[in-house]
Amino acid sequence: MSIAAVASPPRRSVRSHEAVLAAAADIAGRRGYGNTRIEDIAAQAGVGKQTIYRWWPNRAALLIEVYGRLVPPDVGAADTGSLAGDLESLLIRLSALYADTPAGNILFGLIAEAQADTELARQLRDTYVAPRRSIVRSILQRAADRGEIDPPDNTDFVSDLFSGAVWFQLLLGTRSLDREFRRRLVDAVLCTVRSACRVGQPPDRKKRT
Amino acid sequence: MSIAAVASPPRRSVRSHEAVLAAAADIAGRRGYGNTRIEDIAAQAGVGKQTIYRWWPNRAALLIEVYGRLVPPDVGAADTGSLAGDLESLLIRLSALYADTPAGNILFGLIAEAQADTELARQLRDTYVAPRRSIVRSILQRAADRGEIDPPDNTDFVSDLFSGAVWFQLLLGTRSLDREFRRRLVDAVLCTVRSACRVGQPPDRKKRT
Amino acid sequence: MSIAAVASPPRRSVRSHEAVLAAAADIAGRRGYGNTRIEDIAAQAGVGKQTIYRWWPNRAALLIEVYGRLVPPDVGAADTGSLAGDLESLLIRLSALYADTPAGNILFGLIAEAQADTELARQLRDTYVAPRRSIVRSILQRAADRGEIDPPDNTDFVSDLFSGAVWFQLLLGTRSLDREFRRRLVDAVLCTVRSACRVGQPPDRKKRT
Amino acid sequence: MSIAAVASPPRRSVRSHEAVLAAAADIAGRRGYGNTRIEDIAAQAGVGKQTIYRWWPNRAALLIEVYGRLVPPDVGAADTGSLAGDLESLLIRLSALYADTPAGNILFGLIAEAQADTELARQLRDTYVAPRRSIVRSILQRAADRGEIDPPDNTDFVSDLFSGAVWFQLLLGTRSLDREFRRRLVDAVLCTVRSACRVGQPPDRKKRT
DNA sequence: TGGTAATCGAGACGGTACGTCCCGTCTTAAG
DNA sequence: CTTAAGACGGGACGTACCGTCTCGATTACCA
Repeated sequence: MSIAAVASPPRRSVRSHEAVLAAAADIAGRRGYGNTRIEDIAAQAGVGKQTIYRWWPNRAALLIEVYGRLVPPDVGAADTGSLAGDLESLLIRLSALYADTPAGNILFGLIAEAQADTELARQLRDTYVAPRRSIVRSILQRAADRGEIDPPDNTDFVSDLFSGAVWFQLLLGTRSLDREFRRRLVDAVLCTVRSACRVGQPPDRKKRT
Repeated sequence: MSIAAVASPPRRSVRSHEAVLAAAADIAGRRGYGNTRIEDIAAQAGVGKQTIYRWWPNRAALLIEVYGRLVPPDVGAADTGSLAGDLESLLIRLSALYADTPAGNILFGLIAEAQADTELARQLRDTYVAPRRSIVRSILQRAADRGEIDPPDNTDFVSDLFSGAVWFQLLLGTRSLDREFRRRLVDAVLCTVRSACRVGQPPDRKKRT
Repeated sequence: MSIAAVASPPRRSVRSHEAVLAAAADIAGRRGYGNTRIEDIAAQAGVGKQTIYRWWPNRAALLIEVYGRLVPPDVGAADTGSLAGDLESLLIRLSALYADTPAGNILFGLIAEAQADTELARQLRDTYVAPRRSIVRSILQRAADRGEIDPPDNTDFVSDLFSGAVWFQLLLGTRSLDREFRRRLVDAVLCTVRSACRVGQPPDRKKRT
Repeated sequence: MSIAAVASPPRRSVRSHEAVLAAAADIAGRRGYGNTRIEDIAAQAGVGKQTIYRWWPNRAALLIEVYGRLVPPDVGAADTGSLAGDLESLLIRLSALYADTPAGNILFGLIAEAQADTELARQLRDTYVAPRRSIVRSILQRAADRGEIDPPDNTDFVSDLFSGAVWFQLLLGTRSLDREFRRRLVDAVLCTVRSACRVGQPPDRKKRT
């Protein structure tokens, strides 16, 4: 990347790197994360297995990189002028991402694997949850700036509520985020945000735990 | 030989059946779904591998049965007298289920596997989603009967919103459904239910799809 | 067998016994000794596996009985009037036995198994070697009685030489005892018998061991 | 990539190859052909099972190679100056081979297996029968060159007669080729060779088939 | 411009688990 | 009490991948 990086000794083959990522994305998309074999990726990429193990410590690391490449940097960038519009826009883009690319399959395989691998879980939080929360936070911030809502104090929860609903739909529902679903989810998020603003911390509940 | 020489039904060994389920639950709990080996289950249960394969076609089928046994039939039975109380009660019971038993690990491994196995996905919807929705539906029904809310038309969505949030928290959050989280989720569900009742189908949106 | 045996308590089912032997002979004939499975015999005989294990300790014991039934009691009975004729007649009958029945396959599987099972080896000597030697002995005795030869002192060796040659031909040769082979073997036996008679113990060899 | 990118030949590990053969010989010697398990060979050789299956299609192929290594190239090489001496020498060497090494056990297991496997039978003829016949042929040839006998026309039959007798003795006899047996077998071969020379094709027999 | 050291493809290696086959024993219901 | 049926615990099979390890051959920096 930087100027000095040109001289770096680990002279990684660009073509192999790209071929591995492409093969991994293709196979994970066609067969699912669980049926994605390093041997098959290597064969399809025309690459030695060692070349994969040299640059990625395991399947999860490789597929995290694949996942990262599949998510466009601007998933949540659209400013439609209203909170509902921004959320709808985000939903539509996510819908496309999960419907048209292996991103969904990969992400879910990774999450499953992370259940028995805390390091991977941490990486996933960094790679997936944090960016998603920051997207939602900035959407809510824009809405607050517009005066649509008061600045909420539970943006992370709202983001997770949103993400959880999307997952559930993709994993066990119809696998598409249809118009009906989007309307309902946007409504739920809106009223949750407003409710939090309106009531604040209810004075009659003791906050422990 | 004789007329009544009807094929006797397969006579399954109760002790083996139970031993396999117990061993599977234990191993899945300790090592996670992905590291649960049929061979280990058989060895720990003191059973031949064939005995497992005779009664369950694959690991997923076995673990679905294990999961079913772990979920108490009354997860959502409590009638606390208020909608918020019922939801809170359900959350606490789920929290215990996922914290104290392998149910969470197993469920999530199954979901991951279901991404590449549509038959398993169908089974999971029957085993998990449908019962959960029916619990939430009856909670909302009780609330409507009490006059707390109008009868909602989106109980399935509300159930999925609720379930999705719980998952997200368990899978990528702190792995516990703490008081703060529970309060926020109950609030979100409450306002979502009321919002649906209040606004109904917004007249300015065309309802297609 | 005897009259009193009718009342014996182990009421063995004649039909099962026969069916098992028939099925074993059939399967051993079609697939070879090594591919003869107890399970298949039981299934083909319409018999429970336990019924086989109740009456025969193992596959070898069962197939020894099968072998015994396949060998007609008169393989070597013919008296053609000459030593060469008797030997030729025996060869022709053996040829038929091994060509038309599974006897050869079974015998050879048994011998192979006997290499690691001394008890089976002993049984085989009783079942196979001893009868064969006695046949050859009586053929040679008849020849001596006729005055064709002097009474030989090496009938067992001659029998084994004869049997060994037949085996070798069947196992690794063309699997048929053709006219050419028969002529050569009869000649070899004749001259071996006469040579032993003629020279007796050669005076210039010390007989030790 | 380049023109000369010829497929590199499979690079077989010498140490694994040798270790497998050694382990197979040891186990077959101790337990017999029938009780020789691929898994045990692999374990004892410190080798993965796949490494065995990569280079040998089945147990028989592996043990044929083992057998080949056990037979010294000079079993029949000795020129003692007389036909009887050469045969005696061959018998003594064979006796040692079968008494001191697993060669006998292995050979016989292979022969048994070959009864239901024609390809293996063919291999065995190439590996065992043909070399043995050529040894006997050269012994007889030397005797003819010395003028001891006329050049025989039935060397293959003589070889098989000889081999068959040895087998029979080893398989169902006392398992040792003692002095008495050797004397008798050498006598039988001598008179068979001379008889063939002396009588030629007996004129009174029609030679068909 | 040629030397050389890391990377490359290929794939053999020691392993682990798979799902299947068959062993010999045990259990059940029918006769 | 025997039988047919077949489930049982067990052990070996031959296969699929794992992640590591050799091999030459290739490549791109540096002398």
